[in-house]
Amino acid sequence: MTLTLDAIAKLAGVSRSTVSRVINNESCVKEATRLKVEEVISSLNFQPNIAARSLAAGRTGIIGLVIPAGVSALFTDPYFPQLIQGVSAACNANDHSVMLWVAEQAYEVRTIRKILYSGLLDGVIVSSMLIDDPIVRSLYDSKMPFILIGRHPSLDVNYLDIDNLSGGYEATSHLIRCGLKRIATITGPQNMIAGLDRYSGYRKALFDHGVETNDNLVVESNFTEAGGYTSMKKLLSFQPDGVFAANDIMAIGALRALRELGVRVPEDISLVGFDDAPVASGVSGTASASKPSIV
Amino acid sequence: MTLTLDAIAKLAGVSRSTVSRVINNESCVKEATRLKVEEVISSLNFQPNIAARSLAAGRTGIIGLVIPAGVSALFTDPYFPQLIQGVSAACNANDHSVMLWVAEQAYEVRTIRKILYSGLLDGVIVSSMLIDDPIVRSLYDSKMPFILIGRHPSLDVNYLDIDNLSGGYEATSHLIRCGLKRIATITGPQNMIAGLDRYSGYRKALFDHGVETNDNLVVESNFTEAGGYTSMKKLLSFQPDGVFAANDIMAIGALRALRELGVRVPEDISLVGFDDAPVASGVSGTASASKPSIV
DNA sequence: TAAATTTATGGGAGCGCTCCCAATTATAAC
DNA sequence: GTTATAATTGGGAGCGCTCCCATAAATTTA
Repeated sequence: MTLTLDAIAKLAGVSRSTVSRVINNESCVKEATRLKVEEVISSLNFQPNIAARSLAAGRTGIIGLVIPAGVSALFTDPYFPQLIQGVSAACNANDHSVMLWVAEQAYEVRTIRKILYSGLLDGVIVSSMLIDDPIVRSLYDSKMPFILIGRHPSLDVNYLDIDNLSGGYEATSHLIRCGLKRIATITGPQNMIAGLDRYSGYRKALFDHGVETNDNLVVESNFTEAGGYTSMKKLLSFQPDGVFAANDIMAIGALRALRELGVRVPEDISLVGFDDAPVASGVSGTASASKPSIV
Repeated sequence: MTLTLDAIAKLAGVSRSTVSRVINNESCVKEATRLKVEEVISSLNFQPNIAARSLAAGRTGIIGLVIPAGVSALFTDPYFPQLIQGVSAACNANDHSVMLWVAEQAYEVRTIRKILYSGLLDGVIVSSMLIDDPIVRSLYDSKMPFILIGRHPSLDVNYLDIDNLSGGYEATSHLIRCGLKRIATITGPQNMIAGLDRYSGYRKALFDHGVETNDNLVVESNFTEAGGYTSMKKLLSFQPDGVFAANDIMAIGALRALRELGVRVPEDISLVGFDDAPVASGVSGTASASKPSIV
């Protein structure tokens, strides 16, 4: 037999309404009554039924966190665990819960519908940074409150992002100021806004400093260590003297490639990363900051 | 105005009960009726309210996934993203949802109570591998169905685990068969069952092969890359000729330390890891398998 | 054709809570 | 002491669904 408000009420000698008031910390409850009720509640380990509360109140206290399954970096980039941990901590601190939606790349209609219309969620945080992600459009069309992590290229929605463009610009400018001439870049996926923006920053920096662009010095990769490694090897035949890797993980991969081939860093090639991955600080020869990390 | 079963029923010219039957895929619905109802449902994008369903039916279709926040490897070990992804995929495939609980190290009573008694969850998966984790005891005392990832040292509960002891045993035996004499180990935290068991396997292997143990050759670490790096440096002064690292991430850290100091692997020191981290396969000089990975 | 059986369908009850309004009690003002 | 006011408390209604039982329709059997 499960406990209910009525059961607690009877035991405390008050009404269901009063117990509800105590639980929801409403005013207008005499101190003595409150204490009596609280005592019964804690002695029985009572916890109000969330479904019933949701049904009656129209909100659940649950925040959805949508993460795309398709991104290969999911397993290697510490970004995701950090994101999850951060969201969780904030929700816990505010007496909310996190519902995780690791969504298949092509969200099925059913999934999106469930997220939006089942009444399960009070709001949604979307960390998909894919351009034209279908869920963004769906959220936009619904009345569900939501926020994007990473700006949206076209829709006017709430988002939270770092300045990827400036970051890419600064990182590249730094290499230019170092007097380097053949500055390459290992970009992120160009269907992700972060990949796009950091690359734009790179190009803008070259342009502003009057450095000619060279398509051979641009390799699109996928934000993974392995991607950085492979891309670096590709780049080497075009003899860059500096490389801007669009995230730290790829910078680490690139560094591995360079070491393997006996290329000295930073003597032969300078390497700049991006992000503030915990891993980076452990890799000797790599500095890391929330700004571009420079070797 | 939100859609309800009754609204759908009216539009389809049937009763609420019939709509419910269609949604829950029950038999005893005439094919024509079913089609009519399904058409209305999909044309309106109707999704039944989960709270109401939970309240009426007594189950929610939500599985809780409890992960400890305190483990330092959370951000670096790809184990967690993989776990999350796997659980999510299985839940999605079975029309369930995942609720994530990144629990503070000392779970507050409130959190545990909420997990257990709010009626929000149908069952719980606990990936805390800390020995004597309080939540295990609480789950054990409740009627909530749950399963542990990683065996429990004392309680008789359902769990899922790999054979850490045999793994450690095999890894170490391999090194012994290679003719090595001074076999060190970098263990996982000894308050985690995996750390404990792999270390036990190491010791059993030494014992069975008549190799003397040497406390100087044992360093307790924390399953992180940085931990492996530091531990390897500590070990070097005691001149091991083989090292069993209790996971691949630490093996990678150890490898980095060795390279930095110019120690050749495997000529000077042999290195064996454990796990099947995606990262491992990318690191040259490291083989990886679900069994111990050997260099 | 009638009765017995199976298949479909409808509607009441109730899950445990919040919200609202009414009733009661305590306190202040006259 | 009495009325006005504020502080408490109680209970009804209802959130949207599932479950159960009763009824209606279709099918089978005698």
